[in-house]
Amino acid sequence: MHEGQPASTYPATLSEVAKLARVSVSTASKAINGRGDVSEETRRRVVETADRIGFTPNQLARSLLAGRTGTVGLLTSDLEGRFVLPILMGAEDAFGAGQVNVFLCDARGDAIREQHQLKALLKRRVDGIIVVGRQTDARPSLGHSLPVPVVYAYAPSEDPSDVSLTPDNEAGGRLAIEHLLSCGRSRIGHITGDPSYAAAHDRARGVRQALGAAGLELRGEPMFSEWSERWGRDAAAMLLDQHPDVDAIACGSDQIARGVLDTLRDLGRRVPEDVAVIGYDNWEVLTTNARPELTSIDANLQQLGRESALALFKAMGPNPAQGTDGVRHLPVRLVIRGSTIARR
Amino acid sequence: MHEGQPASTYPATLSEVAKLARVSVSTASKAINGRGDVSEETRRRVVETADRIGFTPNQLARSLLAGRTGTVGLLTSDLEGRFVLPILMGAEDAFGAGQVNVFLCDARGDAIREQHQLKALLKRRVDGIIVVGRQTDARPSLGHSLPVPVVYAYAPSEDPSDVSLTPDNEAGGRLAIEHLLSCGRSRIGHITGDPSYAAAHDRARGVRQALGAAGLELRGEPMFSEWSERWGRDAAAMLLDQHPDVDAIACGSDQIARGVLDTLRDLGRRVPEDVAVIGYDNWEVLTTNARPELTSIDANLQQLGRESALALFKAMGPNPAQGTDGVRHLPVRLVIRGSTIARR
DNA sequence: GAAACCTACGAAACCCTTTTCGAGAACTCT
DNA sequence: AGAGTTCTCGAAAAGGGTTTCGTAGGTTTC
Repeated sequence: MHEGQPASTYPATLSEVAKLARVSVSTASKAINGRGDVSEETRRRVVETADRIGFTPNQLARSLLAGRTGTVGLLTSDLEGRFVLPILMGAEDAFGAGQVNVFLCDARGDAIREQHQLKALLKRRVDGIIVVGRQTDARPSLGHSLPVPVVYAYAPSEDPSDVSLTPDNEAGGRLAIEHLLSCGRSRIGHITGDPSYAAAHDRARGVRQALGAAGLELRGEPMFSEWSERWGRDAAAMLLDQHPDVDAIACGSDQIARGVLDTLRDLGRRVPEDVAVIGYDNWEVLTTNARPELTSIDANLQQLGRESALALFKAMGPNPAQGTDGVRHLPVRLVIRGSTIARR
Repeated sequence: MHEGQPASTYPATLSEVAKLARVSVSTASKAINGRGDVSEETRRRVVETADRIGFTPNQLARSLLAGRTGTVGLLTSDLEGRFVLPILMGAEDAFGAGQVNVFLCDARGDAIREQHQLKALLKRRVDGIIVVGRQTDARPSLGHSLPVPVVYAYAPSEDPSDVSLTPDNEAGGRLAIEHLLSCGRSRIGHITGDPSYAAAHDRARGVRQALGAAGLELRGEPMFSEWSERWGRDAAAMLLDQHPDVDAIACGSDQIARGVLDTLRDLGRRVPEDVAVIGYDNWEVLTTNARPELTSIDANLQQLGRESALALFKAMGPNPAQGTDGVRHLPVRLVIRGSTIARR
């Protein structure tokens, strides 16, 4: 039973190729990499031999010599969170096209574990690190004594001299309100999530700004509690009880918005005719399945991942970090669906 | 401006440590790794020096020599899919404790890209590969000519001589029905998703088996269409129209179940008193926010990830693959909530 | 005081590839 | 025919660490 390729034994080395092709190792190397002076005939012979025995250059040896590995570490504090995934995709995307591979490390939100993972990444000589947090609250810096550049995505670093990229939640809040205003609404309430999240306050601030700019005021105070449908249902009931005249509700998350929609339906209010509803996050499984489909704010997380990768690339390059430090707030995007504008 | 640690330049090498500690490289190596004969005094001096200049052993050099890198490739065909994530976590978990790091590669469901990523992983001399698919349908094998062991997770390989791990959807279908039966239900309908998915048919088969074993029949045929709330709503309306006496509905996904719940509520049927509803996947954001909370089948994906990692470990070890080939169907789990049993 | 033995350390080989530089061969030119 | 070019190729070093083996020095034993 002999298959075409040898199994369970690692690919041949360059010296084996060289021996079989009856040339020196150096010539074999040059032939395969298309460098140096090698006659066409020799090159052909070497490449043929390499193909025949399934030669795969050992990237370790190459990296050792080059001083760069072409790998980056993706250090996330919480894989479970649904925000890291699109970021991860974007980063993988931006790198993947080239020669860079990604080490994925999940620290489970544990600082000790994170230090452990960091050490492991440095031992493996990654060329750079992206740190992805689960919330937009600022997180401790990894410090500046690291031998590789670091970019913080989603959760910015507390240290302003680090490079951080995070979605612009304030602009998101404004965008939501501006959309509701442009739909002719003016009696607007705001139901949002856990007050321990910076995102909740940032978005609420944006909401207030946009209302203020239009000379309007929020109906009641922003309602904080938790990021759940249940809270959305309960809060909507309270809001409508205290302010029966609201014609729009801006929500801090799509889950909350789903709960709000439920309550409105139970109370016989039509959406969007009587009350317009807008969510946040554009979590497709929630927005496109809602009745009616839910208008929402999309944080462009995949784009954020790509930008993070690009920023890291830049920092890894020859002339790194020329004033690109600090927190960059990336623009968010409005996705309009049936919960704010009636279908024709 | 001189910080404690040198920045932007890679950690010192062993020879620098050796020079500063006035010993040879070999002695330094032995001192740091606790091997060989080194006097206590010398060891202390070397370790101290290493700490002082922030020496970090170069894993590349080590791997090159050892012939093993302590890395594995995680080749997923679709990062977006929500099933790969827990699997990935489980695998990361099982490896992370040790010295193994994970290369994450997303092939975007593209076979060409997959081959590309595979080549890259082999160049990097990973010790093994886990292939994670997005559906439970069988996928083409990567072949047996690879120099490293491969384990297929979620989507099994078409080749029965590969090692595959996938959730037992048939058992899941049975489990759902057995639970409904034990709740005293007997007039059961089945609404499920896209008929091009093996998962839909496997679960439907399990449903039929369990009903048959109890001497019962399904109310109507299993209803296939798509994995969405919308379909759940529409299908429930149809089912109740044709079989007004159903006292339980087994759903092919939590999304479908959410839609079913909506329709039941609209039609004034009480859940679970009049009709019990069970979902599938145990997607927490959907199940715990439903009214009432949704009973569901959990595929234990994180466990599946861990098992995959373990299987790979075994295959990477000294005596690999002794009859562990083939598709292993991992057990699923029932999670009971208010949609099948009334809260006290 | 010589033989036997330990201990602590260092020299060198090895892992695999790339790159530099030098050497021989073939060829051209005068 | 000798000098100068141009090609083609190989020897050797480098990259950073581990491991084997040899050796110098000191200690014990008879």
